[in-house]
Amino acid sequence: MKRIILHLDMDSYFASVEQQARPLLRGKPIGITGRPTDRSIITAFSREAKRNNVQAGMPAWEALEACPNLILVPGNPERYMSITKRFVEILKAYTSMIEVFSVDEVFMDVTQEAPLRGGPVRMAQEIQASFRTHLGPCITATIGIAGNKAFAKLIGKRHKPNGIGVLMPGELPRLLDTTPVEDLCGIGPRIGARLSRVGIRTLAELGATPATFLKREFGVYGLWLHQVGQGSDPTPLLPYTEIPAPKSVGHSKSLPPEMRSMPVALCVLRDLCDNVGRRMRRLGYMGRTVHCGFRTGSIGPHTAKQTTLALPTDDGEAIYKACLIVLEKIPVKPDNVSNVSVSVGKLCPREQVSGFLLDFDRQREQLNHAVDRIRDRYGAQAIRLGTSLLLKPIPQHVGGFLTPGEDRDFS
DNA sequence: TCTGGGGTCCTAGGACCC
DNA sequence: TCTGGGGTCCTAGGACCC
Repeated sequence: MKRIILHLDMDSYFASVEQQARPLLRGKPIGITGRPTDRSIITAFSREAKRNNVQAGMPAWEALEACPNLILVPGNPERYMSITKRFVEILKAYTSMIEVFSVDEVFMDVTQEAPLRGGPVRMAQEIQASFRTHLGPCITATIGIAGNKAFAKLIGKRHKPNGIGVLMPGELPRLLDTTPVEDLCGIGPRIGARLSRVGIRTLAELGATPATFLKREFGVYGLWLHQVGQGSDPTPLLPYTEIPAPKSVGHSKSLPPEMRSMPVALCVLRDLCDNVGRRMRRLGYMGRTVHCGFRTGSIGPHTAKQTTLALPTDDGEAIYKACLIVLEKIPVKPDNVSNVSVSVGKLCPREQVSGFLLDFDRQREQLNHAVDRIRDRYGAQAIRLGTSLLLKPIPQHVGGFLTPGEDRDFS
């Protein structure tokens, strides 16, 4: 039976959520930033800002040049996550085959359910109406409908915002002929450039290229390219009920120019290791490989190395010590560190390995859990590492930023 | 002023073991 | 004594996604 796949993509998600929560922001150009400084970048923006040429990935100062009345709003990840949970709950009324692809995108397999609800378009209209009722008028979604994931996403993208795009079987040849390969989710700038060099610019040209050639050039990925070039994508949905275990837990941090020295970078790294450990404990995982990396200069390459521990850990101190071992492998210009990162991989559930811990590790474990409890109750700043007190606060940029205002509940 | 921060998957070479 | 094949683990790097 041919599948019916819906791809649902929230429109200007973070900005829409902020406009829904704060009526004063509605109808205005707003940009969501990572942190309140004009060196931050714009991670999302409202459609009013888009009309003023604000683009994704712009530094805040550049966005303010393009759109002087832009209101910068520091992002609120917990708020976005909670709305995501709410819209996924709404979608469960339509099918249980829902893949939560990211905080603002889901795939749904409605092959069974759509015929019982008057077809997939009718279903998509009902979903949009239900969002209006339960999430508010600012939070809208665009829905793409096709026989597989790749093309549901592709067709939806062409009907933003708040639209419904359907790929009818008869329209496939023309779509393949007219779609540049870079429009497909999965083909980034590097692969796009490599395809272009061998004369492949459209999906149809990709489909006409022998699978053996694509396999030789791109490995197993080449076989998938050949299939989407012919309009098919057998990738199955990964339902939310079968969420795979995390494979790694990590943090990274960019440093402003005045903080780019090795001693500062090590203090930041120590904090990051602590946060990674805390997240691992919260998730109930311990890990054995520690990856640590640095970027030097504003556009320098990111160099990362790794080491493997004899026993898994979830302790920030142990992760930091492993990082110091890793760092000996990396030649870093001491005064030009612009970004540090740490992540822990080879994860396993803590109950599987806690029996192997040494007495020393058990003492650390008790200490960590005590600190976790205090932070859960009184906030992350209630207990801080001595090293993190050496860090100066990140400079704040006042003009253009939203002052803390009244947040209204959703209704 | 000159780009965040969180991830996943694939490939390939080398070491080591049976 | 010499050689082969298969498998796993570790490490580094590249590419992609939102």
